[in-house]
Amino acid sequence: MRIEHEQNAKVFKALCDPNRQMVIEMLQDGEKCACKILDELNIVQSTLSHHMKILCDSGLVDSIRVGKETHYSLNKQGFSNAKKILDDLYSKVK
Amino acid sequence: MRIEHEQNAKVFKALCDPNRQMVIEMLQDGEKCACKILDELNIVQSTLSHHMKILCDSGLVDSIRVGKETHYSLNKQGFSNAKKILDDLYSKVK
DNA sequence: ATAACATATCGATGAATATAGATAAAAACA
DNA sequence: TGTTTTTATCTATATTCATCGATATGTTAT
Repeated sequence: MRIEHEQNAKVFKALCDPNRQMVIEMLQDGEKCACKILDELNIVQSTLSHHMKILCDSGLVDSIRVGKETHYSLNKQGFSNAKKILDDLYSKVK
Repeated sequence: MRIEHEQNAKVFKALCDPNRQMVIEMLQDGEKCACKILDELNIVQSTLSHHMKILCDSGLVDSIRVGKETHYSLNKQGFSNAKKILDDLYSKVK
């Protein structure tokens, strides 16, 4: 797998799980801690942690430690990057 | 899984396989038949057929029968739709 | 120090997916 | 009609991924 394909895949894989899509929607309201997100999903804490790692690794989500909590927020550049990937995939079409 | 999540997932799942990414890149040059695409990938014919089905179901790719060949091409609206999904996921951010 | 709370990591398991081989179906042609 | 070519479908299998329970790590408060 070419490196760019691997990178692109990271972003799109992050986007294709329904729980992760819901997390992104929740974060539209602004920064949220894991426990708040967990409240609204039917998954256990370790599963959420797994999903948040995938979202952060994709560049779509940022995390910061605030005391004993981890706060998550959407990363604007991550989404711009995702759109750029899509543009690049289509733009050259003849 | 909400219906829109399922639909979004279809598009993103289509995009996160390296072979499918390569197919999309090949189709930037214009319509191609399956056998031409197959030439450039290290997979067997049945596997390609599987991938092409996923790409068509996602709306990103169109297919038409031309004699005994199936010709594939990128669908502009499919890509616009994908970008719209990304926009909607980010646009409401405060 | 230790207890309580929040999150991350680890190991196991079931479900989804990519892959291949075999076969079927559809079209062109001898 | 039968043969060849191209693509799709079917079945089986190996890998990837989501999920959970258990445990570890890190932070705050007592």
